[in-house]
Amino acid sequence: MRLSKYFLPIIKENPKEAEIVSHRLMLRAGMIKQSSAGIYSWLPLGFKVLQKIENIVHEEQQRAGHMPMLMPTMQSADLWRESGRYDDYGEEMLRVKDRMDRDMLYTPTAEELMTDIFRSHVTSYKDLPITMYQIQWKFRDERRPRFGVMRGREFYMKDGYNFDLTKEAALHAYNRHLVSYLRTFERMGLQAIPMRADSGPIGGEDTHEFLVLAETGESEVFYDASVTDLTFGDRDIDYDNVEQCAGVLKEFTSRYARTDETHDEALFAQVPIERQRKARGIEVGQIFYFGTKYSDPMKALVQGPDGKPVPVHMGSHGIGVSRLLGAIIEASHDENGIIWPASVAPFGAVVINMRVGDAACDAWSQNAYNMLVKAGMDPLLDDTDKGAGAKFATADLIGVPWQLVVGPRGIQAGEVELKHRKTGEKQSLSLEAAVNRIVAGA
RNA sequence: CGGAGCGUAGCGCAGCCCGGUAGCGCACUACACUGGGGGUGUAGGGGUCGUGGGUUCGAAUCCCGCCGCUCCGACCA
Repeated sequence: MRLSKYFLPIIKENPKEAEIVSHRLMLRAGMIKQSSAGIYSWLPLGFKVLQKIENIVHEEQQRAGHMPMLMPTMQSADLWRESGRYDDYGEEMLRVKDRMDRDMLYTPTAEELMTDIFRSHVTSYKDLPITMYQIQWKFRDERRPRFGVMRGREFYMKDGYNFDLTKEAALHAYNRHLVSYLRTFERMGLQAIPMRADSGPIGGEDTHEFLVLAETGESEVFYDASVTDLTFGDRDIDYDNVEQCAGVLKEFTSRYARTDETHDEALFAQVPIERQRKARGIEVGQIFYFGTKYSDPMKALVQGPDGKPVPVHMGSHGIGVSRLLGAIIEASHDENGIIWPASVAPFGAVVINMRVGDAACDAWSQNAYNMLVKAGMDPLLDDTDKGAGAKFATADLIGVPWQLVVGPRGIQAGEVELKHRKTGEKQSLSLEAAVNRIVAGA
């Protein structure tokens, strides 16, 4: 992509409404534009990152054996009356009437609809287990939306639902989700710590939230500092292996880590004092086991081996896909702008042509760009007629991992300058060596 | 939902107290010079002053209503 043809409305001054760094940087980098309170348009750069994050979530869900699907944003109130949540959910649910005066709502979550799909087609225990998920826009009419995409009213969420015959089987699904979430967040360069949490209106017995530590987080958290030493890494996991998944859950949840909702001072006091930490966190995911809370009232039954109908055991699991952009930026930025982890960076590298119109610079830049395209790096070519300072500032702000600088000085020496956004490491290399370095670092 | 505040050019703001028909910086357009960290000069374009009403000879400015947005709190998969 050529920057001169891209829609990238950079803002130089800080927007006054943006209090936290991720919101400020997303606005300044031209990623989002607010449309009304808590509702945003995703401009090309923001949309590109959103899609990269979404793709990682899809890949990891399918790796764990979960099936993607898509349900509507507008739902009839009838199903929600069946579960009892039409009245329970309160003002946060956006309710509308259609032209026939029927009660409709914009989905804040989809337990009811998914349960209805399940019960319409599944009648035998032999068809279990089933886990399906979607990545779809949700709406929750927050009293006070804030912090940009971190607490929007409209937001993009992965929500998954498992259906199992027994509690044990459903708990395996729970553990499997925990494992896949650990891998998902790590792939985005985030450390998300599973913490025992409160179930809220979803209801249920077991639930963990995944928290990314950040000063601007909305949740207060208490944990044993040793949990931050745990990394999932590149483990080979068999997601059908009950013991293996349970082992990971035990490894990652046996130390003290709780949100303020479930914090227990007495238990916390047992953590060695030098490892007691009180901090703030951003919730990027949550997993629930809630048994038959929905299958009972909605009659989602299957026939067991003995021929008798039993309600299925269920859980649901969410990842705040749009919120993740904010969380990643909170975790990875500096005073000049965003520093994207390579896995979610909107472009793999930016080629900066220092002197547009100069024949040699233009030719070298185009050549560098072509080589990066051929290497699959999805580069951005800054071929704008701005001053050098503005070009560097833009490159820093949008935060792509590599800056490849083409200018007359370097060309005289037969070299380009390669700069790494995160480390600041600069080196002069031949064009081929620079491209190889970028490919190797990706 | 309680409390506080803001709405004037794309963005950030001044002007309002004390009424006389709108200004600054950035951005933008043209040209020239430039170019290794938001460069310089010259010349330009762009505003129903959120909205409706009231007071007044006259309202961005004073009064009332409404709408929108932000912040603090409470609330929140």
